[in-house]
Amino acid sequence: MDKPLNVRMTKQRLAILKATKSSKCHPTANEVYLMVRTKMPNISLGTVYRNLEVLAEKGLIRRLGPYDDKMRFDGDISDHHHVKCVFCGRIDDVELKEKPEIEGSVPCLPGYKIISYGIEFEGICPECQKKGH
Amino acid sequence: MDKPLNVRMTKQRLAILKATKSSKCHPTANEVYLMVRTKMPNISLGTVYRNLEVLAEKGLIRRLGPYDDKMRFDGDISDHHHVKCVFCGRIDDVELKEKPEIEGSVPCLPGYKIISYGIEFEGICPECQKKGH
DNA sequence: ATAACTGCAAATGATTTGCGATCGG
DNA sequence: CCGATCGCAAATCATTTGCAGTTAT
Repeated sequence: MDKPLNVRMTKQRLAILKATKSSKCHPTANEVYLMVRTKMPNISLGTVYRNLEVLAEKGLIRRLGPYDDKMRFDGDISDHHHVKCVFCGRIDDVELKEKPEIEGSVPCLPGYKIISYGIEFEGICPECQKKGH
Repeated sequence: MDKPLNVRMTKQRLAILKATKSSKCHPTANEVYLMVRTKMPNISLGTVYRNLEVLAEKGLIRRLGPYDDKMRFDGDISDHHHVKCVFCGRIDDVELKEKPEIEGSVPCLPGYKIISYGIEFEGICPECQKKGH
């Protein structure tokens, strides 16, 4: 009833998708905006927000967080988790050696049907460790 | 330099702590405000925010989320996780039968020193299942 | 042709903050 | 006493939205 029936590939949407896919730092909406703006100076921040929403809805990118009040986006759709550095705030990827046995160890849910779960890590990044943290 | 040296137990702070502890629904700041207001009609929302911050900092309560743009608070400090119903948005507790083997299966961190991790579940609550979801 | 999309600018809404008055230790 | 805290109101800031003009299909 409320989703668009046809999704069009506008040049703005394509640019936003490519910028997000090419970024390795899990950008915020504003960071995507700044990236796209270098090639398309008239694009508006509202358009970036609307397209990131559509692209995430279509499964072409992933929404992360919010971290520190800001939503982030990831062009990498593969199954992986994330760590946030508590000092500098950067987000990095985490590949688990083996999928932890979550399903089997969740019997105490109060009648919920589980759809998904995510593991969020917090830690200190290599750079901040060097700086004495 | 920036944390208060002495923490005073004002009647507002105590009321906020008790309200949060007695609530079983992981209230938002505004919900805590409404609860406390019934006993202390002149309390301000700003005071609630400031005190929830202090109480969480001191480890007397836990900050959750944000879920749907709103931070939530939990008077239960014990080690447990949470499920969010994707339809009605309520948050329930999850007790894992056994602590999943996370530590041993995280070798691929890019040099991070891990401080903590959390598991966030999404699912459909019993009530929403009954309603056909 | 026409519904989806855009840029712009204003609105929203949770949270934060400055300030002068008040209170706890 | 005096610095921590309060109530109030205004400010902040990420995100959303209304609208009139534009574009993809």
